[in-house]
Amino acid sequence: MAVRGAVPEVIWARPERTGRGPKPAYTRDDIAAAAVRIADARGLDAVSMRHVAAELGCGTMSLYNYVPRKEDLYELMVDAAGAEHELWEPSGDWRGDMRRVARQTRELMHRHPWLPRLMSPVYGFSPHALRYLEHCLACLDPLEAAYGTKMEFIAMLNGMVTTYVRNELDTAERVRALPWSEDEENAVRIAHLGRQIASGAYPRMAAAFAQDAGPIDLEAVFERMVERVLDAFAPR
Amino acid sequence: MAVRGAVPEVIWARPERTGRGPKPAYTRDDIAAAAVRIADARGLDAVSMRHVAAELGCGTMSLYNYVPRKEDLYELMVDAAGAEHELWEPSGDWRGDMRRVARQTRELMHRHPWLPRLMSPVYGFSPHALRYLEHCLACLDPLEAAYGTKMEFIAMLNGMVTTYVRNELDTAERVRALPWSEDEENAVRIAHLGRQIASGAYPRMAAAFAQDAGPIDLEAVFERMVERVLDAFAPR
DNA sequence: CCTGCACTAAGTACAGCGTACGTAGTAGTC
DNA sequence: GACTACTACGTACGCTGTACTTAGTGCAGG
Repeated sequence: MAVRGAVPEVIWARPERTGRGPKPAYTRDDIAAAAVRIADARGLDAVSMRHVAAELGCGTMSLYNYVPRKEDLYELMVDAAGAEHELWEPSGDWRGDMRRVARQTRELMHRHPWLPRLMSPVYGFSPHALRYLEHCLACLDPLEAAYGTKMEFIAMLNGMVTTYVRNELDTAERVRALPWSEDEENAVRIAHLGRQIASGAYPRMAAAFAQDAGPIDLEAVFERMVERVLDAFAPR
Repeated sequence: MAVRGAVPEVIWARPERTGRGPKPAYTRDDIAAAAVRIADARGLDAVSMRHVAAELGCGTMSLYNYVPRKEDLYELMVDAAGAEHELWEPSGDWRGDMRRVARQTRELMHRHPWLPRLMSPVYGFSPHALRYLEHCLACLDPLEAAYGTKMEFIAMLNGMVTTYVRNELDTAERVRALPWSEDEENAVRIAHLGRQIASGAYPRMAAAFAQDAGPIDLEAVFERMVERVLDAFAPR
């Protein structure tokens, strides 16, 4: 009998092909693409082993020959999305390059709204994640700082972008599991907030909302946030 | 027959007691505390309606009289954790106060390792979240800036702390679902990373790891990150 | 060449989940 | 005291991840 189930190993260290037996019907990329397709179309919660298998056109349990655990499927998805990162020759202007990195990451996450929810440091070992990290370091070559500082820079910028976009998209992703619509959800929450503010218990928040009435320009806020992170690591 | 299931309303707007019928056996706090106890002891994934009901000593479906949806249970948990935030009289030194806020939030998340995973802007309307936000604004009174800027400051600091602690604790929370131990997981991932670095495909990362050999001082990194955020919002 | 074995593929089954629904019992109101 | 809104709880359904079994395929060694 073959070794079954999960053994402690990273999916990337698992050889895709072992040489013996019939040729696998699908590649790892096929599986990742199918999962990404489902997540894009029907939300992350629709990504189940059964649905991915159905999308591929194979039996549910056959998937386990390629992906030992559901968790590994997520890891494949994150890496597949990471493949969409466009890498360029660093321009010599590290601020401009990093700004471009941040914007691109945000766009990527808008294209795949499930991505922020899956973002985790433990997926930072995937092939495309490593390529991406190396590219960021290359963009930071003109910056005079220790590698440790640069790593912290990249981590902070990435973290800020992820957190920001997550906040942008959170309700949109969550709302798929709600028994009512996103508009209803927002209306209900805003009405509740309004009642709380009006209670007078939170004077500064009341002032804040009075001062900044009207819709928020998410683009402008994002750009300001990125600039602040860049400032935080620029030599004084 | 009573109105059943979920209607579009925030849990906080739902009255805890309506007057008619038998007295409810549990308060909302009881339920939140039970869920938090389970999450602390056995991880977030152990927080199921069945387990929480069992912890309370009631039938599973009775829970739905108090908590219309699982999601609302999470919201109660986040608010219950937020109740542990200690609020103080602002000192007049906004940097000192915000540093203290950041450290306290981190400690809170270390006490409840499931908290970062549940952190979401949509939970920012809970009573203790509002209190916390008002307190942060009070701490920022000495800072000369528009309320909009202060809100962005608070969001960025909170986001940074959440992301950081999430990265600290992520594997620890995830590992409960893994079929092997955290040590094995780490060993496997580090071995893989080492192999990739050694391949020569990532020269800057190799240099970075060569330069910063040895364990990372998580406390020091955290303090540096906080300081950078404070710097980013300090007047020049 | 053939035999054997390592692998893939697929089906069945199980424990656990969130929760819709029906029923029984309780306590405040008229 | 009757009505009625409410609480409490059991059953049941469709979904999940995945352990295990069986059948079939194709490369490797003799």
